[in-house]
Amino acid sequence: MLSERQKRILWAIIDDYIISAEPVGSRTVSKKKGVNVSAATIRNEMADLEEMGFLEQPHTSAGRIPSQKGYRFYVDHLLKPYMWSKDDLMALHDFYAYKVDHVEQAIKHMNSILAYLTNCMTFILGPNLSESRLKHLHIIPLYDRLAVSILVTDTGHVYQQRLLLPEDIPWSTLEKLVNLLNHRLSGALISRLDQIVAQELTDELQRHVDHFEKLSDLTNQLLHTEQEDRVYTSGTTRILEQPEFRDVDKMKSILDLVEANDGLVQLLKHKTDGVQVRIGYENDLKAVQDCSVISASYMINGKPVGTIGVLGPTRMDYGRVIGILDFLAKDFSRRLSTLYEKE
Amino acid sequence: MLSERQKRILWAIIDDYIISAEPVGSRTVSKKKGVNVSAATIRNEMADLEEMGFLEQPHTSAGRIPSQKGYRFYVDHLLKPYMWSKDDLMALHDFYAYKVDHVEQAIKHMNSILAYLTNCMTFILGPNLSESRLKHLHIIPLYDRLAVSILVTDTGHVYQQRLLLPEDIPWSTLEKLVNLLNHRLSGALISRLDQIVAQELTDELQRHVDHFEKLSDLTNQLLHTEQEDRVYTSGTTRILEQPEFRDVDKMKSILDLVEANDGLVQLLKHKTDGVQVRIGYENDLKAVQDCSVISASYMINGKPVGTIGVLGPTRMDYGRVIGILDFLAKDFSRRLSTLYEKE
DNA sequence: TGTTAGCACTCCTTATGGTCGAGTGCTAAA
DNA sequence: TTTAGCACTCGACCATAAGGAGTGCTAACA
Repeated sequence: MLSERQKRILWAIIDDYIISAEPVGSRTVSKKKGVNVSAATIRNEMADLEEMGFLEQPHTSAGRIPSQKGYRFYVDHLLKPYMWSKDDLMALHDFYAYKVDHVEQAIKHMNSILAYLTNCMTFILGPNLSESRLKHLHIIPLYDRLAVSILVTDTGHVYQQRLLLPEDIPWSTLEKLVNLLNHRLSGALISRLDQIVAQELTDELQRHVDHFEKLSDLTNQLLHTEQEDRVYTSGTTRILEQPEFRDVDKMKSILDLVEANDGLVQLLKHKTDGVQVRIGYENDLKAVQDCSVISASYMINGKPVGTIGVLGPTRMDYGRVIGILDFLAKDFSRRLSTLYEKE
Repeated sequence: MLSERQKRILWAIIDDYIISAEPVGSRTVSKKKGVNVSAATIRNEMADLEEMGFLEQPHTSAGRIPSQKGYRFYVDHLLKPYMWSKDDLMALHDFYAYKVDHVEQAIKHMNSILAYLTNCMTFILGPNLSESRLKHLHIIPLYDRLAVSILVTDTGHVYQQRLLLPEDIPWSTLEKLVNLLNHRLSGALISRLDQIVAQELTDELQRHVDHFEKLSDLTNQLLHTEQEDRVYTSGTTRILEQPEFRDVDKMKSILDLVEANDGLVQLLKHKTDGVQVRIGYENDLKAVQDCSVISASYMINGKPVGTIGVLGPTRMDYGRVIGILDFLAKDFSRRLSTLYEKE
């Protein structure tokens, strides 16, 4: 294990490197307060820390930079709780001055404040409501064979869909179908609706609804709640201000990731509670193995439904970003919950 | 005006530069077929072309590159109709193999094929349906005070909205309101609905609908068809493969533009019919004054409703991109029109 | 008069070598 | 165990030189 002094030195190096982005030399460390030993002693300790894998040396006569293992140790053991600065609080205050009145707007708004505060690329994985339950299903004829179906969940979310009705089916039959579905499926998980129909209701529907064979496609459509995982991003260009991203090829691989929605979803799907930090190789995706991804879940009515996260260089102000993300994710949950209630 | 030989030389230089991205020397031009004069003669002609502003010289002993004026002349007078290559046709064929069943999917799909074919950044400005007309308005109560309104246009588009109903208003009153609105507004331009209400219907509504003062907010909401101009982009990273975009700062200014949706909308709004080419300074936006933007309108049922375009370096294969865009915009119109009919 | 070969000249690109300085590792003394 | 001292390493920076692509000009030629 590391001695107290080694911890202090490691902390000092990372703390300096996070700001300067330059290898940190022994003299610089010795001048930091809390470290009251000479540069030579630091050099010995730094050699030890390097041997243990916490530090790296870009070349023989350069200072040291933290390794990914170093960052991991820093995050796990050396982090101090983040203190909001006056500027941050001001920005936050301005942020709250805006009223948002629907979910998408709230997401975009949250994204931009997060990007502003962290100076990183930020992501919000849109709410996935497949865990909510069916409240009611409606079908409304419009004209000709055009109709609209409306599916309402217990969370107050409304899915709407245009439908093309099959020919030669009287309206009363359709009403009967919808009534039956409502009766049987009310309260069921919306992600399982089609399964339930296939496994439990087909017989019943065939018995009670005329020409059900012509209506099974329509039934599937009615119950299909297309829930593509949508990722909102912001701050793409902020990352370009970081010296480690001034390389076009590196940037390209990250932008490729952003454009391929799936990749992002994979990157952000996030199981644990609270704030999760993934440093470098801890990420599965190759393109971000020299980046860090910090993420947190947000909830609607107590259920985790989405993720909010940032991507930045491994040289990231972890304390700050973790603190901000923790606060904003909780706050976002509150705001969304009220939005879903009120709307 | 330019002599035939000068045109041929200008054409040869641009044609070469589009591929090589390197200044073109007199020897290179003299070797091109169709130009049967010596390098020395070419040099004289190039000096003339430079004096006239069609060519530029990066430095004294370098070859020539086309100026923006040169590109403009090339596009206006020297372009040959684009011949689809076998590879392109293959890609197009694969593209058509996929079935799309709603508009957003069609847009994304079109975007990616366009990016693939042109190797540029591509944009599609989502359909703006404010020129369509109201067909019918519905309101459906869900539970508590939650309801859904449905607004159908003559183009078959459906707007849906969640509503929070005011307290103490009986359902029959709401029905009356909606009936009246339907009766009076059917066939009106949806972009003008609220105006018409304000200017012509307020009195009537007040006379026939009880407690209309409590319902005027709701009325506005009912008729509000939030139609944010949404821009879909693709191929952001393809542009990074072009040597002129290997500069991080340049890239940043373009990405900033993409992130600020409004900028893009401004860039793409497009009045003329057919394919429009804007080279360098012909663009209003500073960030793209060393790029070219090529765009075309697409239609739904004969009305232009949106724009599809590409952004790339001024050194762009204009013939190819114009040809592709012309074809795809027309094709996209056809596909969307059938989608809106069938759906 | 228009075209072409020849040639000096320009200026970018790349390679080379040298200096400077930050920072190290080692040694010896406190 | 800590510290001062010192030789050493290596990248960053700069100046200079060589190489080459391409020009502009001149003079000769059809």
